[in-house]
Amino acid sequence: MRPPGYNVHVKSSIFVVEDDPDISRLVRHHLEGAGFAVKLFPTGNTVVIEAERQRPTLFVLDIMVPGRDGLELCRQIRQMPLLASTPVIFLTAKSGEADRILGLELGADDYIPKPFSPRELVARVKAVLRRFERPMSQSPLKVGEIEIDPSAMTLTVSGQLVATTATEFRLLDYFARHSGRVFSRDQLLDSVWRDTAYVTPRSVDVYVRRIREKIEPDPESPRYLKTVRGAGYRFEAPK
Amino acid sequence: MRPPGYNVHVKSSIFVVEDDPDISRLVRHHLEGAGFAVKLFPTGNTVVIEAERQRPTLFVLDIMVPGRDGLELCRQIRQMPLLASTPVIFLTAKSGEADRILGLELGADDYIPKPFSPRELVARVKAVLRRFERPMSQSPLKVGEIEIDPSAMTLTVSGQLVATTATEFRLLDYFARHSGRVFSRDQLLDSVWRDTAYVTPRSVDVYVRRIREKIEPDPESPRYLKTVRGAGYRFEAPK
DNA sequence: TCGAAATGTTTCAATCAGGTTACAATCGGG
DNA sequence: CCCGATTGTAACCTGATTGAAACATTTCGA
Repeated sequence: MRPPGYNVHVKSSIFVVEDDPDISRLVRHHLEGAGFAVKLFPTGNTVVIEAERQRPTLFVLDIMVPGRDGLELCRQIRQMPLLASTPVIFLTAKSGEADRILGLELGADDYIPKPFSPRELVARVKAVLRRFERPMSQSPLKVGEIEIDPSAMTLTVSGQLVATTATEFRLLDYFARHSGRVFSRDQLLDSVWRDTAYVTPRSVDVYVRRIREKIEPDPESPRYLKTVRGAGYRFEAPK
Repeated sequence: MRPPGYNVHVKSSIFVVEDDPDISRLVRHHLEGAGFAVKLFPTGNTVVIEAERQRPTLFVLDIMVPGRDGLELCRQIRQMPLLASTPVIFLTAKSGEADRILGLELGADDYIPKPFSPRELVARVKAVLRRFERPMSQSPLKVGEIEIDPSAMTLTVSGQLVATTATEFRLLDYFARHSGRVFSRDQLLDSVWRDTAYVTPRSVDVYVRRIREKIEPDPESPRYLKTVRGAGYRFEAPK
C-alpha cells in the first residue's frame, strides 16, 4: 500500500468489461487518451479475480455482457472487501435499462447511456474519480528553513520564494513528509512519479540534484537531502 | 464534487422522504457523494417535526409515501413559517404526475421522474439550491487595484469600471476569494461552471486569458492570476 | 592503491503544457 | 425571429519540463 495522498498522481487504472470490440476499442482509446491505464475484458469471467490482485481505480461495466451479467458482476464486486469501495460506471444500451439499475440498487456511481460521446465518457469517469479521490496532503509543512505549502504549490527557503516544477515539488513534498526514512529510487518512482513505467531510476538522481540546488545552501554538502549510498536518499531536518 | 454555489461552505443538508429502501439508499449514496449531508425518512410521519428543528436546506419527497402523501407533506411544509421557503423536489413515478405537481401550485421547485440517473439527481438538486442561494449578496472584495462587487456584478480596475461576462466574473470572483491557492482546471470547472456540461479543461485557459486582459496591466507577465505549470492557476495579491 | 560500483553533473532532444487566436454554436434581448 | 454577445472548441505555436545519455567524480572493498 502506498502512502496516502500520493497515489493521486499515479495513473488510475480502469477495468472495462464490454463484449462489443468496437465499443471497447472506442472506450479504451479515449480513456487512454485521457491518461488512464485501461484493461479490457470481453467477458466478466476473470474480472473479479484480476481485480482483487490489481485493484483497479474504477470499473466500467456494460450491463449486458456474456458469461456474466453486468449487474451480477457489480453485485459481486460490492461483496469483495477489497473492491467494495471501488466506483462502478455502467454502460447501458437503452435508457429504459436505468429502471433495472435503480430497482436493484447496486451502488453504481453513474451510468452512461449508449451511444455516448467520448468526451462525456471521459468527463463522467473523471467526475466519479474526483469524488473518490483522496486529496493530496494540504497542510503546509516547515522543516528547518524550508516551507512547503501544497495548497499553493509554493516552496519558501529562508523566507525566499523559490520556483519549482511540478515534479520537483512533488518529490520534495514527499521527502519532507516522510522525513528520516530512506527511499530507494524505485520506491520514489512508484510513489511520486505519475507513470513509473518508462523512467530510469537514475532520473531520480537528476531531480535530487535540482532540488538540492534549490534548498541547500551548499549543494555539495547537503543538510536536508542526504545520499544513502547503496540504498537511496533520505530527507532529514538539519541538526 | 462540491456543493453548489462556491460561496456555500457549509454542507447543505437534505431530507429525503422515500419508503423504498433501494431507492433511498441510491439517493443517499449519490447525494453524499456530491458533498451533501443526507437524512432519510422512510415515512413522512416525523419529517416536519425534525425539519423544524434541523432546518434542512432542501427536501426530496417521493410522491407516494405511506403514512402521508408526498403532496400533503409538501403542503404542510409550505405552511410552516420556518420551512415555507425551503425548496422541495419530488420524485415521481409517472411523468404525467409532473404536471399536477407543478401545476397545482404546491410550490414544488422541481421534480425528478423515475427512473433517473444519479447524475440527473445531483444536477437537479444543485440547480434548485443554486436558485435559492442568496443571490450573490457577497461583500465586495478589494485586492490590489481590483475591486469585485458581486451584488452589482461589477469589476473595477484602478478605479476604472471594466465590463465582464458572467462566467468571467464568477471565475475571477472565485479566484479572488480563494487567493493564494492553486486550482486545477478540473476543480475550477467543478466549482465555477454552472451547468453540468462537459466542458474541456482547456476552456479554462481561455477564460484566464480573458480575465488577464481585463485585470492585468501586462497580460504577458501577470501580477494577479499566475500560471502554476503542471498544476493549474493561482490568484494572489501582488507584492 | 587500484578498480568497480555508485552517485554527481551536464547536456540536450522530445515531449508536454500552456498561450493565443479564430471561429462555430448557442444564448438572450429586442 | 433576428442580431449581437457570450460561450466553449479546435488548431496552432512556443517555451518549459522531462528524462536519458554521456561523462565526471566519489566511495569502498580487495
